[in-house]
Amino acid sequence: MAANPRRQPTLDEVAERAGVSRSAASRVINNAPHVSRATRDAVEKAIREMGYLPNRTARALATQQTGIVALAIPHDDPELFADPFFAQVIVGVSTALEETDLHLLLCLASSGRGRSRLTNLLRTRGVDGIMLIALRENDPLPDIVEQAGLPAVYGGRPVHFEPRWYVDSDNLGGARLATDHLIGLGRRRIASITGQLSTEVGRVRYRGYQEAMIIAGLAPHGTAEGDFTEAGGAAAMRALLEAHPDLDAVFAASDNMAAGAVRALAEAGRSVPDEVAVVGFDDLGIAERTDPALTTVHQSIQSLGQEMARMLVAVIAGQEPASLILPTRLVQRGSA
Amino acid sequence: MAANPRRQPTLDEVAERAGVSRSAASRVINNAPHVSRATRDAVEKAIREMGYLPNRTARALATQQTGIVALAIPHDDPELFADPFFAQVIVGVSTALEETDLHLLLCLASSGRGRSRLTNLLRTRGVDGIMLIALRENDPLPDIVEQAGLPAVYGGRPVHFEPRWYVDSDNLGGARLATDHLIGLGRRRIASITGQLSTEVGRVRYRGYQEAMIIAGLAPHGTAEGDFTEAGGAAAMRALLEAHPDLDAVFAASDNMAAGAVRALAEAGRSVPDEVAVVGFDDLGIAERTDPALTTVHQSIQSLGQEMARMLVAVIAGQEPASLILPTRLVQRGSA
DNA sequence: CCGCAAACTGGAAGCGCTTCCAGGAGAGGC
DNA sequence: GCCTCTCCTGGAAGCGCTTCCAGTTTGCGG
Repeated sequence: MAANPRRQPTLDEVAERAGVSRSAASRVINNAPHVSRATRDAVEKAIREMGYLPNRTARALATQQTGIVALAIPHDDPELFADPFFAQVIVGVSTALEETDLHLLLCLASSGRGRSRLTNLLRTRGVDGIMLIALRENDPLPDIVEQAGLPAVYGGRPVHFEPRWYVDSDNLGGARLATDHLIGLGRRRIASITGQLSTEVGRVRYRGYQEAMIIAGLAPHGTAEGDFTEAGGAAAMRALLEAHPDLDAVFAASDNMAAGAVRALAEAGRSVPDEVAVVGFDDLGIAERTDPALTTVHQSIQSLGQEMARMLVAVIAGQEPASLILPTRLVQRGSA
Repeated sequence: MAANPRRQPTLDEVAERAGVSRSAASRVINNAPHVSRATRDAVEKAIREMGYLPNRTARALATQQTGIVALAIPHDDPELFADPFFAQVIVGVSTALEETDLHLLLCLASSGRGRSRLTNLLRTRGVDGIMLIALRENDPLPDIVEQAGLPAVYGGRPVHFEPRWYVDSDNLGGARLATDHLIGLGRRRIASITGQLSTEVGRVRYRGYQEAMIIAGLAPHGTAEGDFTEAGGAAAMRALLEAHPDLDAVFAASDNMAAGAVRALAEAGRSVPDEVAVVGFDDLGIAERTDPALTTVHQSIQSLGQEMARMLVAVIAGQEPASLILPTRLVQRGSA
């Protein structure tokens, strides 16, 4: 290991050098009131000369604030994290935190061990707050967070309760937008490929589709449950073609599934968009790489991350920010 | 905010309840020697009854260990982080750390502010160690890390120095593998699309190509510098076709660039692999989504992350692990 | 039954910082 | 010139844990 790099000076040493008490020095560092000009100058000079930096841990112990917030992404399958969705969230959170003094602790709790580590982290007040995302139904995390009395912001709404603070995309509006677009194109036999209906987002996007259909006086023309993956979308599409060979449009609740649907349609010899129009949801890159490129509902995951972080910062600061629902918009490409 | 969730009990309270001194209780918690059976039992009982959990921060202050390690990903462009490469690293690191008591702090230092926050974090000993990845030439980070005397493990080797501890993929061997494969296919006019030659990986993969060509007694048949992106690969391919219309194979130093090359070849009316064979490098998903799917050199980025984390843990524990170069292997698909 | 080593115990001193509080100094008003 | 009010200041008490050390107890051989 490298030679001990000359131990960092402590506040005591700074105070001594500046010829003031430790408390005075502390006040200078924290920009607290009741510091005379002379004291401030002396301390600042000493700090500069000694290259002093306050010790994080000591400060954390005294203030009961760690300066760290967690982003928890529970998942059973490490592969799932490869979804660009999470990268976007992280980028958003990270850029927002860069404006603050908070650092980001990333918790990919997969195994039981990972989850208990997370639980422990929260209970031992290892972080000042937490952002939770992609929670599955019946996840015990919210309870633990609640019990620890930790500021928490949710990304998307969990299934069985509405958190005090959350940021969500307008999934309902987006799904309606998508369906309306298909209707506006003159399509009438519109099917839907849903995500897992055990997830809130799966349900809500499906509901948006239903509502749009009902408002237009149309009956849903086939529904198949996928799992947000491409393979699942392809399978769902095949099932739909089987049951409703005459469908002329499909709303898929994610681009991955839409991509699978497009592939399945091609394999079945149906042309997209002429015979069957397809609209997806997410617009996270893959939508541009299918052939034809996907018409889809755009949501800004980066903004979602950013807003989550900002909201958490506000909550930690004792404010009471309002939860947020971020707009979605239709992006027209080739598939519809 | 939720009602104060009954302040966590402290070690003093546990000790009092167990009828022993605080030091005895501490010894029990840390499995230190010199604890009688009776004492241990009493303390453990008290801990159980009171739901005691040691306070992280206090322990950190006393032991001078935070229980947190950082993963630093300096980058100028937030979009760059969307590369699945990083997700893989994170998954690897994260799964390895799950076996330990360490948590992961993610630093996406982009702006100047982000970098100075990171510097500050290191200097104030906010973490026990750091993993650095995707460093650009002349990045000041290594110096800062060195100066802070912090255990550090590098992912890939930076350009101008060989770190004490690193994990790298066998880029040289992989590039040779790829080129040899093209040669084995009977191709003789083999061009190369390189990454930025200002990066170590860009250089090394190019060197591998050169070495393989030289060993086979062939002359490089055109070289164009790309930037590891699809657009860059396409542009490079166009330049190569212009300069060497008779080329019959291309080794691209990344799948992104290979995908761009395949696209450019298609646009130029050349068939892949019949007229021009293409081999990429990375095998991070995109390789399977091109048409034809890419023959490429597989490297396990997840393993890279895992090994980095393990190595860092060892270094922190005072061991002297050996640096690691992880094997690569050729994956045959349709493009060569 | 004694003496000594080994095993255990609790007191106390940290780790480095924040913050409360009582007291001191300076300024301003009469 | 004295008194009060305001602004500063440093001492001291934490924050919750680890760890050194000196003292006490226990156990065992002689």
